[in-house]
Amino acid sequence: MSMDSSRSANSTLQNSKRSFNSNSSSSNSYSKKKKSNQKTLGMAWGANSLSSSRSSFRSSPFSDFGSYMIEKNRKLQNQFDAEASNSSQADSSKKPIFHGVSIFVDGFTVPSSQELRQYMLNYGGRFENYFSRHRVTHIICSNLPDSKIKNRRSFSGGLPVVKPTWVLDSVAGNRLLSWVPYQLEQFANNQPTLSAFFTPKSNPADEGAFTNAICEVKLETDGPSASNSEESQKVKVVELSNLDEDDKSIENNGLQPCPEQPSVSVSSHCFDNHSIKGSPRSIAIGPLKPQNSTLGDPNFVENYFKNSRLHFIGTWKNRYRKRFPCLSNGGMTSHSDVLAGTQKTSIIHIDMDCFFVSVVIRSHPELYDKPVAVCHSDNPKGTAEISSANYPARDYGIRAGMFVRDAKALCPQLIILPYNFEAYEEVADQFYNILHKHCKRVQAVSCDEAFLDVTDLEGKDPQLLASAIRKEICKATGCTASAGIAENMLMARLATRTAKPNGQCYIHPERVDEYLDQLQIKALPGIGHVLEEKLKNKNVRTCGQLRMISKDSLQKDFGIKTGEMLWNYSRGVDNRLVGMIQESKSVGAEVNWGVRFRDLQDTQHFLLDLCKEVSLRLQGCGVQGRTFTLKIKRRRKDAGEPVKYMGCGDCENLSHSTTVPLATDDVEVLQRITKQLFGFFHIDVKDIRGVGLQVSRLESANTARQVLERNSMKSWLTSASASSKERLDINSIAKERVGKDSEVKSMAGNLKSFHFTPVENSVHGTNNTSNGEGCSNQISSVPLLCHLDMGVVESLPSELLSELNEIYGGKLVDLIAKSKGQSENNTGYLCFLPPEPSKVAVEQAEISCNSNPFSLSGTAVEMKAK
DNA sequence: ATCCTCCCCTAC
DNA sequence: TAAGGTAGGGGAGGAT
Ligand SMILES: Nc1ccn([C@H]2C[C@H](O)[C@@H](COP(=O)(O)OP(=O)(O)OP(=O)(O)O)O2)c(=O)n1
Ligand SMILES: [Mg+2]
Ligand SMILES: [Mg+2]
Repeated sequence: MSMDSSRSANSTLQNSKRSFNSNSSSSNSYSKKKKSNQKTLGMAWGANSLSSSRSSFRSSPFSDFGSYMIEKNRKLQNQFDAEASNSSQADSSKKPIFHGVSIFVDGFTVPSSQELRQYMLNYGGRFENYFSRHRVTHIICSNLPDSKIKNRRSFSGGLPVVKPTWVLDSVAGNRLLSWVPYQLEQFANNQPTLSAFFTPKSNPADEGAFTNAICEVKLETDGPSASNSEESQKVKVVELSNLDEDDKSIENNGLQPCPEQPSVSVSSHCFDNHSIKGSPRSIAIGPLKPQNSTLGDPNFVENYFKNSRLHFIGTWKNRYRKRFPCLSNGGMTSHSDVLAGTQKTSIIHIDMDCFFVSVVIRSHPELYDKPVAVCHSDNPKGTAEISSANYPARDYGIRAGMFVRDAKALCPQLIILPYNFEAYEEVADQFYNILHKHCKRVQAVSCDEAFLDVTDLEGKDPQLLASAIRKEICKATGCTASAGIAENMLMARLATRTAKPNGQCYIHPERVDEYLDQLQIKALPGIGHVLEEKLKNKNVRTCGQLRMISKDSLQKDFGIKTGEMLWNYSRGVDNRLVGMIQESKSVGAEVNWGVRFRDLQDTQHFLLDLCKEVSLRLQGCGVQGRTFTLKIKRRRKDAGEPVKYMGCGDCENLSHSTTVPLATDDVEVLQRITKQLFGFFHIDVKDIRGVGLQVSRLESANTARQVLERNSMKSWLTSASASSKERLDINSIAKERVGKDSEVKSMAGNLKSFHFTPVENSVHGTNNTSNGEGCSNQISSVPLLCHLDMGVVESLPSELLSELNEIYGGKLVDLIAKSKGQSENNTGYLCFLPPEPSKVAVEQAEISCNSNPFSLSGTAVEMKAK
């Protein structure tokens, strides 16, 4: 079991997909203010779900352990409650300095391996892609100086945690984190809980001391599904046996009671469990259709994007491109002239302070010193995510990406305000107008953040300039910005972190080493939690330590580029140039929230909406694409309902792509390609938790049209006078596809974008459509069967062949058989059909017949009669 | 060597 | 309730 667990956890560790990092503890210490009414000194996570594992160990001979555990837990619970009330009395007379940081753990396999344990130690943020399924996690307490901790204990489900590991971790600035990893035991009502105590060393009256500080946090796990309970018992057994052996020693030390905050653990419990309460043994999901999902809302995609903050910031750059088209490409790509000279470069990085919050509270000065966050929901039990928190709120440990219920737990008086995307857009415009006014070389990073290359502005002191710009921004927008000034983009960016909030910071080139030496590697842009962890395993935590590793070694471990980046950044070296904005390389849309399908029809409807969306975006950008990638998030086998309401939970990420010969932005073509890509997944639609469509190999729409006209179907495929070069093209394209499963279908799917012209030999007549642009006229024709070049036909990939065969009513197969002189050759290509031949074949036939009966045949058409 | 696909990682 | 998107960089490993 433990082997299995750790292996799977390790692999998920590698598979991490998404991370919402809070701006982890920047080095600035904005506020040393005490929070007068922060009562909670401790944290306890309560998780509600049973879990399952992939282990083949299914039957449980230990079924009576359940009641045993429950009894034991109750007893301990009561003890704990008694003492908890005492300590809370003591607390109320103190000025607590502890600010908790909430951690979300979606559950993960029981971590018996050292590696996994290590991995857990230092993570804040969301883990669900790392640790699936089970319920081991840790507690993090910030601003809890280890020097003041006399004693630490942790409890799981009212029992002492098995072999807890306590780690002291210092973070940039003067902040200390105490990490409390633990193994969590589930207990009564499927509500595993975890608590940790910190007993102070110093005199409680001391400034900064804490009394019986208790971290109270909630453990998040993917919810239970009744079908999991069998396996979960196995987990119980394993942990229980461990517990037994640890129990005595800990009990000898004397137990402390473990206070539960019912509101906390109950909340997550209600959320995840309600659906299975009625029928604990049945497959979970009830008939209820959540209103806000693909099931409840036929207009889901549109509504979803309208409300998604990540969609807003993710699409902002394209809007910026449109608004300032002259700045977005070409012209100002670099300033190698300056580099060539001896002049020292001078870069300013500027970033709005807690942007989303600043914008919505600018007309409410009374809120400036109150903790405020922007979030869709104010529900203190909810799983809505904090988008941005102002600096007073950050003192409580509140961070972007955190669930609102955890933010509220950290700071009950936290004020939640709704989004105002229009206002963000406006302020961003003002922001960039001001930047462009002061500097020609502006590289937009995001709606609230940009680099300026002010090297050329020799007359001006960069620091004064930054100050002037910040002032102007503040005056124009009512929001503050911070700036970093340095010799390169890297250092300027780091300087901004130091400067925040509402400040600026210049890092002199000579002080770079000094600045970096103690800096945590996580602070370097490009080092996220995965790289951080890998480096930590090598005992590297600061840039100074990172510098001790040779470039060769780094490149060997992390790859050529990444290794070089690490080597350079740890030395403050950054050769990027401001203003190098290339034309976009890909356009896509994805939805990983609220995605639930009952049947294929739901799915197809959603895919169509997605295609429409992507098509519009392509047209909006004036590009067309040739490579299409469909991404699917599939619920892991043993993952229950996600912790996050309507979330995707713990998923495998799958993708298939295909490349077509001619770029397109046509929604019908997209739809067809998408349908075919979808067929590759062979997935139960009920397991789909997320879908995305991405288009790459982009060409300007204008260019694409020219190509289209030049390579009309006629000249390409059927004209007797077609040049050998053109014919070579199509041949090589066809050949390219041979044997490449994932590309095969694209040929069929893309052909609508070809320019068809009537051919004298056309069999089925013509299909002439015009979209009014003159360039996309489509006149299709299918050549007579006897005109096909069998050599080319046979070289076609199987799927294409089968689709083509549909168009010819199945006669193509016969023809091939004849041409090969083989009687039994049908099987030869039938075996290439996708694993679900019936479905796929039907669908493809539909496509061919309904949308453009001749689109496919066009390819084959050019295969002239031999 | 260079490309391609299928991912993973990162940042906002 | 709640809206976990988007795009670029890059690595592993296979095909050519
Ligand atoms: N996980 C995240 C990160 C950011 N944002 C949004 C809200 C932020 O206001 C905006 C800008 O991101 P920043 O990283 O610049 O964060 P802030 O501006 O909020 O704070 P800071 O003062 O640290 O820049 O992007 C978000 O919605 N979710
Ligand atoms: Mg900002
Ligand atoms: Mg920013």
